[in-house]
Formats: sequence, structure tokens, C-alpha cells
Amino acid sequence: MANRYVTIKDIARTLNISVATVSRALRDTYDVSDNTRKLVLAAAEKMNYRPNFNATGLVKRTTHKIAVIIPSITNYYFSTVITGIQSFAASNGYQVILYLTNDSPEWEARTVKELSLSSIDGVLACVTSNTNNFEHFQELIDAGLPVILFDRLVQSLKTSTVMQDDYNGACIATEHLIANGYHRIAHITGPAKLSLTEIRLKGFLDTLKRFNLNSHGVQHSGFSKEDGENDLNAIWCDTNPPDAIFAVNDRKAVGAIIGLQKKGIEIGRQVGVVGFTNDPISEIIKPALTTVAEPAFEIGKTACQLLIKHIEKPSTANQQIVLPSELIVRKSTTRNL
Amino acid sequence: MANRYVTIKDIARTLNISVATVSRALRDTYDVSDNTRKLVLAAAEKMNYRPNFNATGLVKRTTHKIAVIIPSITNYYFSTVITGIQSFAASNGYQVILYLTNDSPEWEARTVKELSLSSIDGVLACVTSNTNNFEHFQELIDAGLPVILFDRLVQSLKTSTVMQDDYNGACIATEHLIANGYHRIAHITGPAKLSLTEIRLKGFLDTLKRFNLNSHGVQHSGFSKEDGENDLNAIWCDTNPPDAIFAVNDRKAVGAIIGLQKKGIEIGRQVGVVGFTNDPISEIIKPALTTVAEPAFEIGKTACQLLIKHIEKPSTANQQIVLPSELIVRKSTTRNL
DNA sequence: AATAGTAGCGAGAACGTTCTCGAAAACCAA
DNA sequence: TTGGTTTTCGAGAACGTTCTCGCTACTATT
Repeated sequence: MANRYVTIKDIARTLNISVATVSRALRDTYDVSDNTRKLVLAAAEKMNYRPNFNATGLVKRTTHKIAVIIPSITNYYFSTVITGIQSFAASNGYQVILYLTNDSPEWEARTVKELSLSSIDGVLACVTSNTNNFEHFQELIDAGLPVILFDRLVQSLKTSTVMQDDYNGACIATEHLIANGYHRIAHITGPAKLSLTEIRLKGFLDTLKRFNLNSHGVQHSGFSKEDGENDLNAIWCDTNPPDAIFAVNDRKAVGAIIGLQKKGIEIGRQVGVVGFTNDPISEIIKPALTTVAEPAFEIGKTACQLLIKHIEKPSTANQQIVLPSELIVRKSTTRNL
Repeated sequence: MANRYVTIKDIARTLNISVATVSRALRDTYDVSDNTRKLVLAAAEKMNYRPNFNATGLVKRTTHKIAVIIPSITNYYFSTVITGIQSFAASNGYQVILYLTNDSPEWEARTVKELSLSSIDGVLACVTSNTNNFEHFQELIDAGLPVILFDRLVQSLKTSTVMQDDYNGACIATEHLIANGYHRIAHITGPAKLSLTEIRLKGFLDTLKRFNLNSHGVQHSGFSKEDGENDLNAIWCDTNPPDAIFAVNDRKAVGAIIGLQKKGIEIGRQVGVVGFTNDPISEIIKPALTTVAEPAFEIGKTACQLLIKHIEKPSTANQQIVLPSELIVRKSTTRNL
């Protein structure tokens, strides 16, 4: 545009030295004298010099930018993951470019296809909940770009992943219900085929089997509060209703609680409810929601750390990291309030 | 790194034409024949060519990147604003670089100072709640970079702003309380000196005066749920307690409700509570929270739109946009439940 | 047929930085 | 002194684009 910024050449001209020397001084390389280094730094400071990342990126073939591709950020889990990512990225000199897919496979595919490979160093992604075509991500990987998936994994993509412990989380949630005397347990969950759905479902079913119990119904749908309420109504039957609901996330659990309360059912005493995430809302809703806490911030931080490792040491092998989930017991699974 | 991507030169070589022609064909300029244009586009597609934004940015002095600097994203308002920003930016070919300040003035100052002016085209910012030194932003503006503030404005910075209607929002909230028979109204709010705090406080006090009422206490602190509960306890006195609480945001309102319930007070019938934001939690808490809805998505979208206008037409004058707030009445201000 | 105009393309500079190479200057040991 | 090493620096190419200029060949006009 109209204004041009101070460049390395301007510094060189005012100091009457070469651009190469200025460049060296600014980058703290060894072969420049203390004296000229000080002169250069002082001039840069005074002239308010800022490096041009387009130029450095062009010659170094590196941009110090990472792309984060994620369905949305208006929920606790994703916004916390991003906070973890941004925090680690910033303190390591990387910038975060944010892409939202609105959980739409078409948006996701377009976003990935339009990604300028040369303007990012790596990708951190959480796929949409209803894709089964991942070739756009495969193209990125084929092009040699480090890609790390979190929260939702994709079997067909050979790449590093960072996940919460979905299986164990589902197990301890189910065990907790059983231990508290709930034996007719239903599960309301996300879209089938989504890794997180499948794994939590398996943890749920395996645990039931371990205690010689049968599932009291499994309902698949989306992840919203409204989906939770609908799912509850779908699995409910007045003759033989479940006595506990295990929800795939806290928003659906909240929906289930709302649905149950509309039916005049007392949460905890009559029907236990367990969520997953540890969204702040689980503390506020009455009764407070028992839930499996995911280490969202840590997942973001770890994923970013791993990505930067892959970027700076491209030979690093793919790695699958699983971070522990933890049960947080509250009133929604207490029989006597 | 190890892998180099397909460049315009590669296309030129395989097609046996010059790089200039390839560049023209890809950019759809007029002086290239239909035939070669088709050849180039086909080759680009087949070779999986992606433009190098470092190179284009270097010559065009534009990056199609905007920086968003914001205290945090783990709350409804900010995450929704960013969704609005990202949505508009993406559909206009701009990328969003996310910077979080954790509401720390030091982090903010460092972030802004380290911003490479040449690697972004503009800035969208919401300042921290406790800064009074804004010279780092002034430097950006002085350097000619378009800067737009939202949510929190700074008198001393002469730049465009996009805001919700804080004044009117506070007025209608207070009027609503008065109309419903609450006359001993206290206000729990954010840090003093913050624009949003001051403006909402003024709306509150002006409205009281208009009805010949006195404030029943004003408490300043942070924006969290815990701050809300603390503020409530600070203004509470058993001999002459307030009969309504107007909170600067929904999280503090929720904190106040929790505090009131701990005292055994019935929300609505005994003490009315009004929040600000329309956080999803206001629908879920019992009783549901009356609140002033802010058009968060619209604020983000409008701010981004205005920024892009400033970027693409630098002569555009500064503009102050205020988007309407709207009262949403729920149970927390209903006298008979 | 001569001239002017235009469509299509190539050569080469430029953007701001880093990198490689080599040369000058300074120092040191013998 | 000599020769060698080190320190410090400059010249110029390179990164992948766009842009300006100018050239050729074709078409249109007179």
C-alpha cells in the first residue's frame, strides 16, 4: 500500500554498511563484531524496524505459521484446546491461523484444498463429524506437510494424533453408574462412524458386559443440547425406562436433564446422568452434572508441541498420544440428594 | 524444508512458455490467449500447484492476513465474535491470525510490539480490561495499519470501532427491573475505567435518576462467575438488602444467583437478576436468566467487514458503529414463578 | 500496399531477506 | 618479518511471484 516499512536496506544505508552485515547482526550470527552489532540493533530500534516475514519465509521456506482447522470454537472443549495451542505456539514463535469448518465436510474440503502449502509450516486439525472422505488431508500429508489430528482420529490417515482417553473415560463413567446402583443404563451419543463416538460406545458396552449387564438403548445423533433432549425422548419408554443416561458430552447430558425434568423425573434419585467434557456448565446446572473431564488445554498444548517437533525435525516418526480422562462426581449421580 | 512445492516456473518449463505468461494466465489478466490460459490452468491443476503467498505478498505488499487480538476465547461472547470475524474473512479471501492476551496488559503490549507489520494487512482488537497505556496500539495506527476496536473502546485511540449498544442495553435492563417492581437495585460490574463498565454504569444510573430512584450499591471487580458471587456478598447487607441485581455480564449474574441461592433467597420472587450477553447458560440455569442480548456474531462480522474496507480503500474515514442490544425476559425477573 | 493498432508473449527488474563465497583486515606464532 | 589463522565484512545470487517494457505477428484501416 501507500506506506512502506523500514527495511534492512534502510538500516544498511544509514549505517553505511552492507545489507548482509545488517542481516547478520539482527540474527545474532557469530561473524559480526560486537560494535557493529550494537550499532545495528540501536538503529533498528530507533527506526522501528520489523522483519518482513514474507521475505524471510521466501528464502528460508518456512513461515512460522500453523493452520488450525476445527469445526467450531463456540464450545468449551474447542475453545480451550485452541487456547492451549495458541499459548504454546506463541511462546515458541509460531503464529496460529484459524480456520472454522462449521462441521461441514464441504467447507472442510474447500478450506484444505485452498490452503497454500507454502504459507504454513504445519496443520492441526479436528475433522468434521460426518465426513468419510479424507483425501484432502491425505494430499497435505503426501505433500510432506506435518499434520496432527486431535479429538477425532481417522484410521486411514497415517499421521500423529493427540487424544483424550475416550475408552477409559467411558469405562469409568459406566463403572461409576453401576457402582451407584444404576443398572438400566442408556447411552446417547454422536454420529456413528465418528471415532470418538465408536470408542466411547465400545467402552460403555465393554464395561456393561464385564458386569453382565445389557445396554438399555443407544441413540446416535448430533452433539447439541437439543439433540440430547431428543435422544432422551427417543430411548424413553414409560413401561421400562432406563435408570441412567450416559451422554457422549455435557451438552447432550444437559439436554437429557432438561428432558427428564420436563417428565417430572428427579435427577440422581430416580435417574442418574453422566456427561463427558467437564464443561463449566456442568457445575452450574441443577443438579450439578457428574462428568468425565477431558484435558482440553493439555491436548491443545501437546498437539502444538508435537507439531512443532515434526516441523523442526521432519524425520520424527508419527506418534499417538493419549492423555488421561478423569471422572468428576457431582449430584447428578447421587441417589440420595 | 526437504520438499519444495510446484512453482510457476515448473509450469512454465513443462509448457515451454515464460513465467510471466503463466502468472498472467493464473491471475486471469486480459493479455493472454484463451488457449494458453486453458493449458496453464490444466497444468496447474494436474501438478497440484498452490500459490506461494510469501512471494505474492512480497511483491504486492499485501498479505490477506488480519490479526485478531483478544483477551480470551473461552467464553460465549468472544468465541462468537471470532466466529463472525472468521466467517466474513474466509469468504473474502482473508486469513485470521489469532493472538490471545489472557487479559494481561504485558502480554498484549508484547504481542503488539512483536507484530510484524509487513505480514498482516490489518488488526482487529479488544483491549485488556486493565490497561491504561495504549501506545503500542498507537504505534500501529501511526504506521498506517488499519486498526479496529470492538467491545471495548479507547478514547485516546483515533480509529474505527464496532460496539454493542452498551448504554441502551443498560437502560432497558434497568427499566425492565423497575417496571417489574424492583426498586432497590444494585449493580455488579467490571473494572472501573473500562469503557464498557463505565457506559453500562452510566445507563444504569441515568435510568434510576429518570425514575427518581437511588442506586442500591455498585461493586467493581472482574468478569468471572466467582467475581459475581463475591460482589453479591460485598453489597449484601441483611438489614436493607437490594431487591434486584443488574450484572455487567451473564457469568457474574450466574455467580450472583448462586450466592443468593446459598442465602436461601428465591430468585425472581424476592430478588430479580438481570445479566448481559445472552450466554447459552442463561437459558439453562434455574431460574432462567433475563439478559440483554449482544449481537456477538454480527459484531465480529461487521468489524471484519469494516477492516477489509479500510484495507482495500485506505482513504476511508474512521467510523463508529453501534449495533443494537435487545432485552430477553426470562424467569429471573418474574415476581410470581 | 502501407500504416496503425492490437493481441499475445518474453526478458528482466523488483520486492526484502538469507546464504554462499571470497576478500580484506586483524591477530598470532615462529 | 613471514605465513597462517581468525575475525569481520561485502558482492551477488537466490527464494517465487508480479510488473513494466518492449517485441513480434496478426488484423484492420486507409
